[in-house]
Amino acid sequence: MKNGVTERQKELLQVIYDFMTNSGFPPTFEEMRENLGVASNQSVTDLLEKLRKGGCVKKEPGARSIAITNLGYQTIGRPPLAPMLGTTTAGLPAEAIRVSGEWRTLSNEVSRLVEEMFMLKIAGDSMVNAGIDDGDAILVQTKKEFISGDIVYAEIGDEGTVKRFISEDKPPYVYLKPENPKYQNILFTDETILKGKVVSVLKGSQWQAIA
Amino acid sequence: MKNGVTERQKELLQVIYDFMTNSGFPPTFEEMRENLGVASNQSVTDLLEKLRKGGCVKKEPGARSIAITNLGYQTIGRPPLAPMLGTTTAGLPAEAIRVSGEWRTLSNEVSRLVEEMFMLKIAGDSMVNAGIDDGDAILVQTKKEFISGDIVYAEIGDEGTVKRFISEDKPPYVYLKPENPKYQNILFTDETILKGKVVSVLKGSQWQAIA
DNA sequence: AGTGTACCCGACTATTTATACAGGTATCTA
DNA sequence: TAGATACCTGTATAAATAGTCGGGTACACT
Repeated sequence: MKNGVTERQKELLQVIYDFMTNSGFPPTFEEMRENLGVASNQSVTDLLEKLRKGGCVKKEPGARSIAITNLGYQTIGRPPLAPMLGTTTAGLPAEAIRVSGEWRTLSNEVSRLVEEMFMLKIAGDSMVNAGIDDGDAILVQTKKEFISGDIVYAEIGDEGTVKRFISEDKPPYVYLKPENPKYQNILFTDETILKGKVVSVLKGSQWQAIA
Repeated sequence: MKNGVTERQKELLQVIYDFMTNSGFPPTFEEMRENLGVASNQSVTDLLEKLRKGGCVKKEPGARSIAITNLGYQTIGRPPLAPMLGTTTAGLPAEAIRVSGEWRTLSNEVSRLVEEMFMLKIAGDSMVNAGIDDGDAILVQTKKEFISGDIVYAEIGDEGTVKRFISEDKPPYVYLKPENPKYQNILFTDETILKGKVVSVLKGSQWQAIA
């Protein structure tokens, strides 16, 4: 294995993850040594250095100063976190989305940002029948392929919107469908770009932005 | 202030939270001392002991061995985490929900459990038009009051289900409405208990249970 | 006036913890 | 077969860090 993370390194990563899950803080070398089942903490030093070089953990000098990076979480298949980009509309596509400085967190690990995901605040009611209400936030995973039925975030020209993506073999074939009957379907044009799939909906009252 | 957490203690709690957010691991006494703006680490020791007695932090001997408890997160207004209770059905109310040992995490902080929330896996398709599909998980906040339109988790006798709660001034007045037209509304009976409101939907592929 | 409490200072010590040193074995590859 | 690499052992030492001692101030309450 030339460029990847070895099994043993993954095991250490998992040990660190498990310890943090149970304790809320990172393990010492001694604790890692024990949970990994080796006799010398030099073994841990070696493996940890590999993980550090591989970008899976960050390490600062001092006791218990390990943090798992985004890549590290991916390596052991843990969910990532997303930055809050701005506010979109679930009604008629009217407002453009632009990046804002605001962040949302599902936890205290802002560092677990991945480029492939972002979060948006919802304004409007066109997706209210899809469980997405005004004031909610959505987590969007950028994708290149979509299947009919996906709830997507799309940009039409300069405007962003959230709709259900429908592709079927009868007219109108391919379109964006609001889940609120008071809005109409939106047919695809040259300007319609599907940016990503909505993978999570956070109801407004339950989540707070970090100042 | 007899029984509560003082402002100064909250400030320390916030310092710890901020540090963990930025670093991924807890601060040392020295780092807390500095960020709190005091000259002696004894000041930190005192405040931290108060927080510990107040149940806002857990502390183990050794370096950087502090973890913020659920109560602590609440104290500074951060979102909580929920335990995974079991699997429910979004179809006909057919399967009972019972506690299982499985946990879900939005992060690595299982300790941030709050009694007032729990998480369920969805089985069935009766809420598919509400953006909740088979295999998703939902975050439920237990409540005593509901307003029409809330997506709720209800128990009917021994069975659990997820539906939209509707209360209106025309027949059938109060009922549970599946968002999938192939299922019928469920009228309230003596056995219908609304357990809580669905505050978040996690699409199945994005989140993993901890083994 | 006395007592308790929250918060603070400064210096010292004990302990935890990381890190360095000096190797060994097995596996793969040139 | 020599060299590189991943992983490991065991011991020692340096550094980081927590914890302790002995106070002080201000404020509220009785």
